[in-house]
Amino acid sequence: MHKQEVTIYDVAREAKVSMATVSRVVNGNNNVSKETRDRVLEVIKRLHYQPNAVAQGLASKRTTTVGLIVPDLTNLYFAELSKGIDDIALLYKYNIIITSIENRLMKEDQVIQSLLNKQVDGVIYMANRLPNEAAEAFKRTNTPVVLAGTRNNRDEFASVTIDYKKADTEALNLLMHDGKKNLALVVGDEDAVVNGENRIPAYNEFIKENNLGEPHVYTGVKDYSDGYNLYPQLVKDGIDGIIVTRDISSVGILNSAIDAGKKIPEDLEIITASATQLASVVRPALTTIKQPLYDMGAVAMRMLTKLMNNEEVDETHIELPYELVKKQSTLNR
Amino acid sequence: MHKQEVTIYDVAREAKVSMATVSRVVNGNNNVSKETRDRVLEVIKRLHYQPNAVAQGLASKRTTTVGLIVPDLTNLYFAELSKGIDDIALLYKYNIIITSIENRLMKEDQVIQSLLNKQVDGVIYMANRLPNEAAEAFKRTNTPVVLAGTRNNRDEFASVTIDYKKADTEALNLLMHDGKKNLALVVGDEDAVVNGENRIPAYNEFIKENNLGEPHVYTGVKDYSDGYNLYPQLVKDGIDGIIVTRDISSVGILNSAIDAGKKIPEDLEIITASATQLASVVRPALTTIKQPLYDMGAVAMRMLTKLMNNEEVDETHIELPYELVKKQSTLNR
DNA sequence: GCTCTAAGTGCAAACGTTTACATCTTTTCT
DNA sequence: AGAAAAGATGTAAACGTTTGCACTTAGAGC
Repeated sequence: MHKQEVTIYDVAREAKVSMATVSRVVNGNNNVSKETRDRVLEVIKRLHYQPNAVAQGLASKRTTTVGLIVPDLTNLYFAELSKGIDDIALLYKYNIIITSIENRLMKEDQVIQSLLNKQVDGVIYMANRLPNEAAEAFKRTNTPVVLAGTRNNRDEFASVTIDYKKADTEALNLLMHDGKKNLALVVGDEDAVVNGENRIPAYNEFIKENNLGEPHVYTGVKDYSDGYNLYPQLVKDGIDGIIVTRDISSVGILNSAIDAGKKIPEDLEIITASATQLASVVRPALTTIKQPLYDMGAVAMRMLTKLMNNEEVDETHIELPYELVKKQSTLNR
Repeated sequence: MHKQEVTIYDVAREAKVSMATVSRVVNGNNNVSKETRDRVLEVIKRLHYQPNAVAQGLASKRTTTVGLIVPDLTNLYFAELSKGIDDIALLYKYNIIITSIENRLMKEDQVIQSLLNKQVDGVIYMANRLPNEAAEAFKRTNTPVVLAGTRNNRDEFASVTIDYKKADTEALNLLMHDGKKNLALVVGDEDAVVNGENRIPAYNEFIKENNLGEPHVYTGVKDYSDGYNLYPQLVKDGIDGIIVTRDISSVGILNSAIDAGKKIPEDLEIITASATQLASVVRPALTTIKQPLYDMGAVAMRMLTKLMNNEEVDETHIELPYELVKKQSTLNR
């Protein structure tokens, strides 16, 4: 990068005002007379002046940039959340620095630290767990954080989610009322807070309360082939109804069953807990717990803008409504 | 944001050296004695000092940040490209500012300008067209640009692609040799350079050279429902083999055909030109022109790092190998 | 006509780094 | 032993803004 070609100084000189006045014009401060403003604007246009956001950031201590921490860019669940975030960010003129943390070249807290060093004004966090070092770094720099589609162990940070327990219970009820006796839960990360503190407990309670025998929780089922390969085990365990947290895994299970000549939903009912494009595009289409992903992202970002402006936020743990959408992977009745 | 709690000054004072020395330690400059270095490092650790990247950016004129311009975050094609970019960016310690431009709140060149104002060291551009104002802004600020998975009308900018013409011709050949007589091309954006200058001409030439009658190019087929709704028209036009640029549209067509009781590939052969997860997950799985999306992203980012360092770049228009992967949506022979 | 207020503007000090240059030591070479 | 080279450190000027404060001017109120 070279030295900047045209700076606020050049504009000031050309418009015969001080740089302070140019700055005021640029920032829409109204303590500038109409004539001066017009003259400055004309010069800005003529010289193609564009303010240097880095210098602005240093001087004003606001970068109008937010950090986005996401496990995996190619996971549609996060992509749809991100889209909601992105739209609201654009509306409020924030830029987004995105970092995915599934890549293990760097540890989570290093990634976060590098984001904080960039002086982001706030962070939206979508990963499963928030390491302690990271939480401390956030507090130390006083950077607001909102968790989107995930939750912190001790609810220390603002969050936007759905009511996972209620959703899962409702889904399990659906399976039970369809006459299924052997219900299982298939999750990706066992140590994800949402799973560990919401989904798995909700499942266990449900099984116990309804005397459905031994609980079956399958963990570490993260992608298509994990799901595909899990299916034989499900058969062996006599499972006839499942809730799967990741829809790519659901599809793996679905295809595995079909390839084995089984009937969905007759032999196995499947409900997927994250309804992306994928779930509605496969055949049979998957019955889903439909999370309002776009809205969750949008609400999270909107909340973050408030936190960044030190505005009052009435509720920092927002639960958005979900919907249980029946498609073809459960019996239609 | 508050004033930074601990700065390079504090470290300097505490370690009894000048800030220049601290800076040298931080930046790994080796003109520092072992003892001094250790002392400084100890203080850095003790005070939790973290360099302010904004100040670094202003002083050094390098932000170690690159801009990523993408039409739509939830399109797996771009997500997979982005993943390749992201991994290499991490490797070279660049952060990524991502901006999607499908949202029409802001015009393309405004988005780009806002990125340039942030003083990104380089840009990877994945959108279909590069407006002139944007091209000029890039040149004015001397910011290197690499196009990934797309191309500029006049090849003014570095790019990483596959050989679209060759790939499409090969795919059309496959359809023709399967005995299909009425081949069509289904594209999203007609004015995308890749379509306008590569795919459509390749298709038209092929039809002409092989005396396959009237060409059928369907444009503006961008999403699932566009594809779904297009199918009846294909039937009406007697189409029996298609190449579809977007795989989400392919899936729409596929499902529409199946819902209409047709057989794929017997009644209609489908080849999709962007092989994401989606194409392999539906049944029948789609035959694809498999672009090495991850690698394309990675190569683009690697090239950008060279351009940003003013290193020699031997070839600025890289074509990576593709693969025609036969699955179930074409006849198996 | 005089004081007071407000609007419009400029001055200059921040913001937290990097880096060219200068200075002082120490080592190496003859 | 003396000169030259190399190594270690410090000084201070950038980088391009924002912003608190001070100043000027002009109109309002009396």
